[in-house]
Amino acid sequence: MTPVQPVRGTQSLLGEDADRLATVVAAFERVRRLYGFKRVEVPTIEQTAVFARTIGETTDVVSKEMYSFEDRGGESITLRPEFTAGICRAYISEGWQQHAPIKVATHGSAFRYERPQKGRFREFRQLDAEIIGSGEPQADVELLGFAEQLLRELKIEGAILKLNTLGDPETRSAWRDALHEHFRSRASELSDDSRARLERNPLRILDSKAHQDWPVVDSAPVIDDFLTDEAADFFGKVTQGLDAAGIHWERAPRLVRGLDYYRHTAFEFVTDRLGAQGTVLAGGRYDGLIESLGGPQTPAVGWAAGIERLAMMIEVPARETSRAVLVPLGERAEAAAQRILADLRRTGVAADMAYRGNMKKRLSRANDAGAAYVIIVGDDELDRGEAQVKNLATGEQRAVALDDLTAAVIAA
RNA sequence: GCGAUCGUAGCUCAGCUGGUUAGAGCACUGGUUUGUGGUACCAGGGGUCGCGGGUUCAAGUCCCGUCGGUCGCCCCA
Repeated sequence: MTPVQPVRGTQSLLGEDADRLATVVAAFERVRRLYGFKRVEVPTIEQTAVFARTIGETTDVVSKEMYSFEDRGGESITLRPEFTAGICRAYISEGWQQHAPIKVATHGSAFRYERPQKGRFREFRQLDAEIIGSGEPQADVELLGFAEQLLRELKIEGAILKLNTLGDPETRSAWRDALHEHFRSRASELSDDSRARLERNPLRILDSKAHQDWPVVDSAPVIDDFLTDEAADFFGKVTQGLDAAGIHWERAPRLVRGLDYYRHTAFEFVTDRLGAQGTVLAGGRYDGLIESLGGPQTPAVGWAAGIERLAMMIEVPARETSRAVLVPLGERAEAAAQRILADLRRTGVAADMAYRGNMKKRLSRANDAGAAYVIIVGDDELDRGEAQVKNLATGEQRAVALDDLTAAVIAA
């Protein structure tokens, strides 16, 4: 038996896989500033009620996927399964309301107790962007622009924006009732899974993967027939804004979102490159959420993206390399090399030192590290106040005065 | 929670219908080159065959259980 094992569904990454995640986060941070979203930090843990009340008691996320535990004070605490609820809690309890409307963004780990599979982990990382306190369709457009530009900068091809509206509360409940009626009348034609969804969450039958359900789904009532004038107008303004901004989208009239808090705009960027986990970034408008946490009626829109899923789709990131690697030979040389190394780093030159093994080994390590130069320091060189600088690409080597090392290594 | 599949060296894997000291490539260490890499050659270290039990004269190989990985269902980023 292995002495220690990682917790199921957690990851420990080194090298390319770790670099991929960092690349995604770096792009997110860059685009975030372009769109004027403020960086925020929120706790990894919240009182369980924060998630239970907002996400929906009947959703799988709340009913079976939360990492909840009782702390020593007897309080029920939950590891965040997403960011939105925690950010809204902070909006209320930290006085962020005074800055409304606010555009905020964050990223970090989230936790869901699920069976791991491709693109899905128990501890996973999300990017998150929210606009709180803004009920205008322009907010939806701006938020989608952020998402679209992020995916574009990550060079993720083939992720298409599927867009729908769930309407306002009246729309949604009228449509839901009609769907419920429709599916119930034809329950015998539905798959077992969908029959189970009938009472719990009839909307989800719409995106059932079972072929058996297709005919019933195709003939189901469509949201457009239930939209109030206001809801239709809002959606029209969102789509016009997207068109004006040059953001491509596809209408997905059967797109619904799993979490209870969504209203009006709902969207997903989907791909066929990640197996069963095609959704790479998703979100929507959640005008009722903050109220459900005891705050004032506050309109808001947001999205979340799976960092691991994005990381699987980007090109291999460029390797991080040192500009120069020092190879000291002998104790006196090691002390001198420490000095040179510190000087190089303080002047902004990425440098490293190979201090074990024979010379062949050390040069080999410098080569593996992708260094442009190797600086060889031995007693002979020290006595002359110089070091050997070798260009690993060309193989050429020359003596350079210790004082000129930084310049020699910076110069192309 | 359900289903399928896999689990042999640090990594990727081979090991045929059960049969002597379990192999390869890469990586690692040393050497060919007492201070010169990227190529090549030589040598070396490293394995309770996930774990537990069972069948058998004999189990890495068959059976059961268990833990873990992977992929799918549900659901979701």
